[in-house]
Parts: sequence; C-alpha cells; structure tokens
Amino acid sequence: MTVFQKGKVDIVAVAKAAKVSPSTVSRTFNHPDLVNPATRKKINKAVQRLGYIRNRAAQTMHGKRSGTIGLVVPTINHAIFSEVIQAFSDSIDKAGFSLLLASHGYDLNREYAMVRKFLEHRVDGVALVGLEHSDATNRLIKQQKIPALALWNYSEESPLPCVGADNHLAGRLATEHLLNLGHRDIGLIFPETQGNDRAQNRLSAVHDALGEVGVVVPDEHETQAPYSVSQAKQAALVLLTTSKRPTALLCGNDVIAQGALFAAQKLGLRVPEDLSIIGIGDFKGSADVEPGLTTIRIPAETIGALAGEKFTDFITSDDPKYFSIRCDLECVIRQTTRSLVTP
Amino acid sequence: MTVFQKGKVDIVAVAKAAKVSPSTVSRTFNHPDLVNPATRKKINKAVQRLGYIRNRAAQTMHGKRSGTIGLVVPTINHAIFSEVIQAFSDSIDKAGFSLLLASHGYDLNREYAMVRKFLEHRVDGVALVGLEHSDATNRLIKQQKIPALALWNYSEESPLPCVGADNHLAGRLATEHLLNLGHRDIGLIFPETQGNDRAQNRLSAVHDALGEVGVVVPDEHETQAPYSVSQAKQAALVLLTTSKRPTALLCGNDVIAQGALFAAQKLGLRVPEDLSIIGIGDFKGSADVEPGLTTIRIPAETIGALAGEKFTDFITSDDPKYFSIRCDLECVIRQTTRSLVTP
DNA sequence: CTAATTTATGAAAACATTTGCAATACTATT
DNA sequence: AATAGTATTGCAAATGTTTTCATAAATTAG
Repeated sequence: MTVFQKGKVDIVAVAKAAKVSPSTVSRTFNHPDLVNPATRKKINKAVQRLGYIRNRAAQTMHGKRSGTIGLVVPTINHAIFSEVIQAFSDSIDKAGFSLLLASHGYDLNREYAMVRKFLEHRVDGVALVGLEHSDATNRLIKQQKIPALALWNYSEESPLPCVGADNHLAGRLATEHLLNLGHRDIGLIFPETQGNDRAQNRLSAVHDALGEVGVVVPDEHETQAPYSVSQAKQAALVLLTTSKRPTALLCGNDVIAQGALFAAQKLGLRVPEDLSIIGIGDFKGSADVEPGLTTIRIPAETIGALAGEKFTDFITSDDPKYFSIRCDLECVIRQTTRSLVTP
Repeated sequence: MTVFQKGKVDIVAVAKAAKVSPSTVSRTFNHPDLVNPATRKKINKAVQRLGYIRNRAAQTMHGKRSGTIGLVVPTINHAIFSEVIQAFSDSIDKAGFSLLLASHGYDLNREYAMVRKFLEHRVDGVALVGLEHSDATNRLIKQQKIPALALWNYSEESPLPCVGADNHLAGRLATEHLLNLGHRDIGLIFPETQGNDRAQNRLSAVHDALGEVGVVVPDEHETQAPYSVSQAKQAALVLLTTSKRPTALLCGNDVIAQGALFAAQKLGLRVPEDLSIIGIGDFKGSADVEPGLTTIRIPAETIGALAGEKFTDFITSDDPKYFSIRCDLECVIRQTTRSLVTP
C-alpha cells in the first residue's frame, strides 16, 4: 500500500523488492504460466507496493507492438465521424490497443503529416478515412510496410483493406428514392468534392442516375455548402428563394440536410408538402428532428466496430490476409419526402 | 529517392550511409546547431534515401518526452465533447504533441483504467473532463506525478489545474433567464448526475436559484434523460403530456433541449408561444435549429484550445506552475424563450 | 537410487536512441 | 610560431524492457 518514492520504479526496482531477477518480473507479465505461483504473488505484491507501471516504450523498443493504432479523420468536430471514432475506439480498446487520433481538415497534405507523426510513435497500424490519399501518403505506407486500413468507404479496387460503404451506391439510392416519388425538379447541395472522395462518389452517382432518366439539374439548383448546419442552412436559403423552387432537395449528407430543413422551416415551407428533403448518412439525431429526416443510412457504428475488430485481428495475426468489407446501405424513409404522383 | 529495403533502417543505418557516427545523426535531429552544415546535409540526404523515421519509443526510453498527451472524455459520440476534442487536438498538435484519446461512458472506474493505460504509454500528461474522479484515479495521478489537467469545469477548489466554465453558474444563469421572463412553472430535464459533476452542479444551482424565489418544481415536472436527442425527446413527450404542462423547460444541456424542442413540435406546441425552452452548452447546431435555441453558451472551442495551449506550456516548462482558467459563460437569447409578463 | 525430464530462475545480449566526455581539427591571438 | 580557444565529431555508457540460453532444483521414471 505504501509507496516507495525512492528513485525510479522500474522493473529492476520491483525485482529487487521481490528478491528475484528482472527476468522473472518480466515473465510474470508476459508469460505468467512460466513462473511459480508463489513468486508471482511476491512480485505482484511488490508491484502494488511500488506502484509500478509497465513501460510500453521500452517494450516497443524491444520489437513488441506499441499497442497503439493511429486514426486520421477529416474532422472530429462534426457529428459525421464522431460515431465511427467512438465505435472504432471502443473496438480496438477491447483488443488492448490505444487510439492515437488526429484530424486533417480535409487537407490531404496534413493527412500525410499526421501519418508520419504516427509512424514516429511506431503505431501498430494506421486507419484512414476514405480511399483517396496523397501519393506521398500511399508511398509512405507502402515503404514503411505499416498495416493500413481504409475506413468508411468501400470499393472493390481499394488497394488497402477497407471497411465501409459504397458511396456511389448511396448517391444512387437517394436519387432513386426521389425519382420513384415522382420528383424531377431536384436541387443538389453538396460539399466541395476536392479531397473528399465520399462526396465525389455520391455526387457523380447522383448525376449518373439523374442522367439515365434524362433529368438535368439547372445550375441554380446545384450549390455547394460545407458540412455545417448553419452554412448549409444559408446555402439552402439562397437556393430556395432565388429562381423557381425545386420540389425536392438531395443533400450531400445529413448535416446539410438538417440545414436545408431548418432553412425550409424558416421560410415557412412545409416539409414534405412543399418540399421534400433527403440526406445521406443517418447521423444520430436525424431520426429525431421534426419531421424525421429521410436519408440513406450509413451504419457508422457497425463500420467503426467492425473495422476495429478486423484491423486488430489483422495486426495481431501471424499471417495477415487482405480483407475488405462492404457494409450495407439502406434507404430510411421518414417524413421529409413525399410522393408527387397521386395514386 | 530510391529506398534501401535492406534490413532495419535505424539511426545507425543512416550513420553508415552518411559515413558518420550515430551520435552525429542524433545530433542533427536534436541539436542541429552543433553539427556542421555540410555533414548535416549529407545526413539529411541519407535520411531521405533510406526513408528513415525517428523512433519516439527509443527517445522516450531515454527520458525524453513521449510527445503524447492522453485525453479521457465521457463520450466521443455525442456532439457534446467533439468540439473540445477537436480544439484540444489541434492545439496540442501545434506544440508537437499527439493525442491519445479514450472514453469512459460516464463510468469513473473505466476512467481509471484509461488513465492507467495512458500511463503505460508514458504520456507526458493526462487531461480529464470534469473535476470528479475516483479516489483511485486521484491517487494514481498524485503517485505517478504525472501532469494532469481538468477540462471543461472550473472551480476555485480544483486540486488539478483546470480550464473550463463554472457549471454552477451555468445552471443559475439559465434559471435566472427564465425567472426574469416571468416563468414560475418550470420543467426540468437533466441527465443522471451520478458520476457527472457538470450535470450535478448545474442542477443544484437551478434548485438553489429557484428556491431563493420560492419556486418549487413538482416531481412530475422533473425528469431524467440521458444525453441523447431521441431519449430526451421521449422524456419530454411524457413530461409535456402527463399533468399540467409547465410554461418553460430548462434542460441539462442542448442535446436534451433539442429533444425537448422536437417533442414540442411533434405535439403541435408552438415554441416559444406555448412553451419556452432553454438549454445549456450552445453546441454546434443549436443556433440553427428552427426556432433558434436559447441557451447558456459554454465556449467549448475556447476551452479546448486554451487548455491545449496552457497544458503543453505546463508540460514543457522547467518550473511549471499551477494554473486555472475560468472561461466566461453567456446567456444566448434566441427564439425558444419568451416573456410571460406583458409589458 | 540414479538417470532423465521438467520446472523455475538468472545472466547477458539486444532493442534504438541520447548525451557526457574526450579527442581531434581548425581559427584566432600574441 | 606557439598558445588558447572553439567547432566538430566519435566513443561508450545509459535508458527499461524482453528473450535466448544456461543452470539449478525438483520431479518422475526405470
């Protein structure tokens, strides 16, 4: 119980206190079965008494795993990724790993810097959001032979193991939902697609799906807004007040859709009577806004949890094999979209 | 440019390639002024060529800082802390530190486990949310002499350096706002206060302030809801439909307030005409809901940024001195509260 | 009761750095 | 030209572990 504050308390201090050799102390931690229960008890008592805490840096230096996994996300701040981060964190924690987290603010050069930083810390793996990364990042990963994982997106051609959803499909599902309801005047609010392959995939799929049935979106019905409720609200306000109003708004994600919804409410428009709105993502909260937001559900929690599990397996396996998992999307129809075709 | 994949690339490989001693390579990194510019160039070229990345584990072992700071939050998932995490992360990144992040789900025993885990990683400091921690945690921090910081809350009596706001005051401000508007029938929706000193402080301040003017809250007007929009919505639905409806709802934070707002909307109540709602926090998005949420603004970003800055200063200083910073609160009056007293 | 195992422990090398000290080479001063 | 600095570099010890190998003790087999 009492604490010897005398000098450093390292493995040899413990050894001394327990009257054994450092090797034995090390073994009690790493291969308890190899040491006599009696000595083990002695050692544990010494550990308690001295308040000894193992030094992972020293272990790492010895070639053991550092027990950390680096995760680089575009942003922590918005609801978007907090759910995956949480699930991923919990999941790797279960496997005994700690999470090093960094964000790059949609700047792929900063992403590179973060990966590098993590490499200095000798993380056992890096997880990145999305499939698009700078050449430097890809080169670094290959060169350093560090286990890497692409999170959130799914693509058959992903060079890295990946766990995520097909954003192309997400865009298509959203579009089809609106088309099925009879909408032809569709407004689009998407973020800048530069350095954001999720948004890019979704948007191009939307255009494809629309094009297939001959629907064109006039310029004034397609606008950009970052992933921010307030800025999206602003953009929607503009879109809805200048020019002839579309019958439906397809939004790059749920944050934007919420902004659009609030904009409509502010303008006194009834949703879905006067305007249909669909988002992508199904973030926490999307179900609860009034009216409930129709959206394409991306199972963030599943993705995070699964990714954490598979990745730690991958890292700890002796012969790790490439894996890639596509998580299912689902169109969640709530109350912000309605059919134009009267039955 | 080309990469020698031959064996480990460590500081001695670099030394060999640059035809100098390992010491000199080390010095180029740590004390560049002590090495001849010409040799430095040679070494840098070798570093490039071999793709060498410094090993922080080895540095750490040598007594240098690990360059990591551990942050333990109750939850990553909800909007509540994502803003502080982001700001804190960015802030410490500027000072060259990396963030180890963990969450404990409002379980202080898990908080202890996380701190311990971080200690194994030899973090240079731990930041915790709130002032209430388990005895074990407090003991551990003191015993290991690890720099620690209390984030989010402010209190004069905090044993740890802290950067945050006075939650007691937040509760009081919210209450006073409603009282000033003439409300006397006030409903309360707060989370479980066990292990959550923020909520506890706020709630007790509310009761104090109410008590001072002789207002009592009947049991059926005080209910519990976790920090979840949907569950809060549910709780509000119940509160608003059973028994005589209060004229105002004071919510433990903005997530709950949003839930309450949506509940009111679902019930067809007009806010603020039929019901006033006030939250605490002013999260991202609170300004944008329709109608805009009246709330007590806790400057999350400022707290995170300031905390990161002060804490890294503290850690890197030769004679660190205790500090504690109280961040100002502000009642942000938007459109969910109205005066009952007709002027 | 001795030989052959098995179990338990310790000694020492290895891991990738940093740094104090010593040695060398160079420059400025008288 | 000799002396005193100063700038640059290398050597070796130190950091806290883990693990291989060897040794000693205890157990089992014959």
